[in-house]
Amino acid sequence: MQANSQQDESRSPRYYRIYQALLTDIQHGSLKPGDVLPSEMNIAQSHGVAPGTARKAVDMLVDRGWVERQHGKGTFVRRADFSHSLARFFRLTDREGVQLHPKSELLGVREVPGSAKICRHLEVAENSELIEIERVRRVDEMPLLHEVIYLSRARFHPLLDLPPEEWGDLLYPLYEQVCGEVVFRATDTLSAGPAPEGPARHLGLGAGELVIEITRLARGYDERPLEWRLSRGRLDWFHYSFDIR
Amino acid sequence: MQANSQQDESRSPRYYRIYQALLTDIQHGSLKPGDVLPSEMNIAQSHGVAPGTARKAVDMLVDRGWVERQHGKGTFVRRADFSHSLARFFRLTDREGVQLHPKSELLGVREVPGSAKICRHLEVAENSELIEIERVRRVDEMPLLHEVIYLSRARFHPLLDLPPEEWGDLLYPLYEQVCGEVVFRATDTLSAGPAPEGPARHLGLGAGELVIEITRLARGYDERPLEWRLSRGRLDWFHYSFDIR
DNA sequence: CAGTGGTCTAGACCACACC
DNA sequence: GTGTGGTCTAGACCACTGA
Repeated sequence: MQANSQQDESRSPRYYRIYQALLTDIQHGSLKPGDVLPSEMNIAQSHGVAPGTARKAVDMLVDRGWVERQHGKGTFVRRADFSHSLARFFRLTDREGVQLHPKSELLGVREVPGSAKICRHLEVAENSELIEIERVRRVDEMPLLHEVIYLSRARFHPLLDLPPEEWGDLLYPLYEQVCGEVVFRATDTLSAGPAPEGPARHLGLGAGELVIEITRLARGYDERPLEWRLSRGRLDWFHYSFDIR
Repeated sequence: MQANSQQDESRSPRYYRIYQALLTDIQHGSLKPGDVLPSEMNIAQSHGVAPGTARKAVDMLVDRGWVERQHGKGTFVRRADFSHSLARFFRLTDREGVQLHPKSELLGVREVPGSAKICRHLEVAENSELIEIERVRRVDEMPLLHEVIYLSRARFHPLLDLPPEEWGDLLYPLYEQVCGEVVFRATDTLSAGPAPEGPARHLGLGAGELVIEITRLARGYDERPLEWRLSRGRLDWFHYSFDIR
């Protein structure tokens, strides 16, 4: 057996091209969250490579968080789970260290013309119709965060017809069930600044008091922006820790 | 050839045991930062496994940031580089987007008895003699951070004899050159709170004004705590962004 | 040139899930 | 049982580094 020329056509390794092909399938939606990938033997045969090469391509997808292996069952496209994302920033455990889950109170759902800044973030035309969602998230009735969320009306208009009592505590499952839009990843940006009057009141603060600001741009599997949000929280609850190097 | 029983003795795979053996060498100092690892063929032979298995062990070290491969030369134990770590938190670029490097002004180096909290973080006996370093870090003369740093006197006493003009802008290279202590990784924790009078003055603020607080616990290759520091910075310079999922 | 890591092959057997 | 992923072998050739 000879390892026949790894560099036929393109300059990249075979496993990398297979990785890209699978990733494209995921990003274009032919492989949806929850779907099973072809088996590694299958991938190897259909690409005409040895099993080890196909495996390495799948390894890359696993390392980068696109798929999950399940021994004996198969490899599946991951569904993102942001339900604990707030715990990154706030002390959300009770005295026994048990994880607490914030409740959401919906303050309003409005159709608004998009500002230049938000439209740019969402990569839609300026003044596009957007949906603005305002809510407060509480733990044990203590207000933790005030959030303003913007979505493209074109993609998310079914939310406008949803009665308030059907909005749960988490938006992303709603996006998926009601609008068929799936959030895969997000970029959070932390900053701090004075709170405008409305948000301050909901947080039990005076206007202009300093709050932590978390802006988030959430994206789908195809990397297109789906949601932009600005969350404001009390500094005295805030806390974030992570490793470097 | 048969794949003869992967599970002789312990239950873990061979590549994992090789990974652990190499990691132990790094953490115990028989492999120091900058040292070259044995070649993959070498590792394979000395552990009596196929090259691919040895390679997988090295892959794990690479993935976890312990070593770096250099094609054609070898695999080397990494030396951590924290010189850009502040850029994670503060806008440290000029108008052209060029990276700026903060200057450090040494305010004081003192021998102090360790408080209970700090001794616990450093994992030394309560009331152990510590070294306290106070400094201000500036960009373009603008004060960015006020820092208080604690080190074990037993390990770092050579710093006490170092004249102020020989302290550069970065402490970690100093630790290595003067004390032989190498920082490999650190945990940063973000919070916010009112600034005491001293730090506030150095930041150009009034006492009690809110500042961002970054506490850091830095560790060596053997995971033992080397340094604990509390940095306070102006909220209006603060900014942090990262991806989730 | 020899030595290193980078890619790849074509198999093997094991452990787990499901029928 | 079959089919999946998990580990492992014993080689091959390629690309890069440095003497």
